[in-house]
Amino acid sequence: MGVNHSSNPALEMGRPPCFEDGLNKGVWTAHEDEVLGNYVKLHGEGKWVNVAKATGLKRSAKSCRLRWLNYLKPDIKRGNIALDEEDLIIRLHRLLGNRWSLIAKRLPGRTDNEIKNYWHSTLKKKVQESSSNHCKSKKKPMMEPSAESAESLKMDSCLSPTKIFHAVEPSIDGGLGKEMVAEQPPESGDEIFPKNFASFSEFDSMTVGECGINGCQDDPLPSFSDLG
DNA sequence: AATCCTCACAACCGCTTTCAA
DNA sequence: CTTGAAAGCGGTTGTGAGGAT
Repeated sequence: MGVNHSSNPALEMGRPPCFEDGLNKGVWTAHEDEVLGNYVKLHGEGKWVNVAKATGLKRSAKSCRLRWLNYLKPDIKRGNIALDEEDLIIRLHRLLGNRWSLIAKRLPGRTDNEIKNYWHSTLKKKVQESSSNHCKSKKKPMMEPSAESAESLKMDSCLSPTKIFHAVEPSIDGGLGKEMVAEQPPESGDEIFPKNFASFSEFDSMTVGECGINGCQDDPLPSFSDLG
């Protein structure tokens, strides 16, 4: 399904431009992109309300932020998700569920929106197919990866997304992860596992081992300690 | 050739979290 | 400590492209 991103994808896909409540909605034009890009390069990210006002763009702050983060930012790479990236997304999704922003942080140049779209359009089916083939003989029915993760990670008040991120941080490499581990080491003293667990390894075995995070015990994810 | 269906993707919406006053 | 604004996040929608019938 090739979408030509080299011309102006905004004009070829997405919602039609419309003007409502004094604000433009829908696809961004090349001119709007240019104005926004120039402003952010000059003044930096953040203060999106100011961006919208100062540039004269009839766009909401949210819309400006989204456009910059997902498309205009210089280090964004679009399309052609490699196999190793795909594999990493699948593994991270098993661990984290639908926490796209956390997953995206492990894939340099990829945005949460892109990963989310890719998951829903492509990977979800792949994972479902492979897991149904793989687990046909298992007694335990497969769950949706996100539901499974939430279930096995005991997503309650004691385990915030941030904490999960820190727990995963040192262990995922998958080829891409090694450089990222060095890039953002967990802060010392930061709480990296829930208080209920006495140690990192206990949390590790609880989430990855005993609970069977991926539902297929014969195809387990590597544990934190294995990957470390 | 026309119509329908599915896919891929951009962007919006609403909720939650963070942070400054 | 409270509150309101801004930022961040995930879910969902709407659209065009292309394949199938």
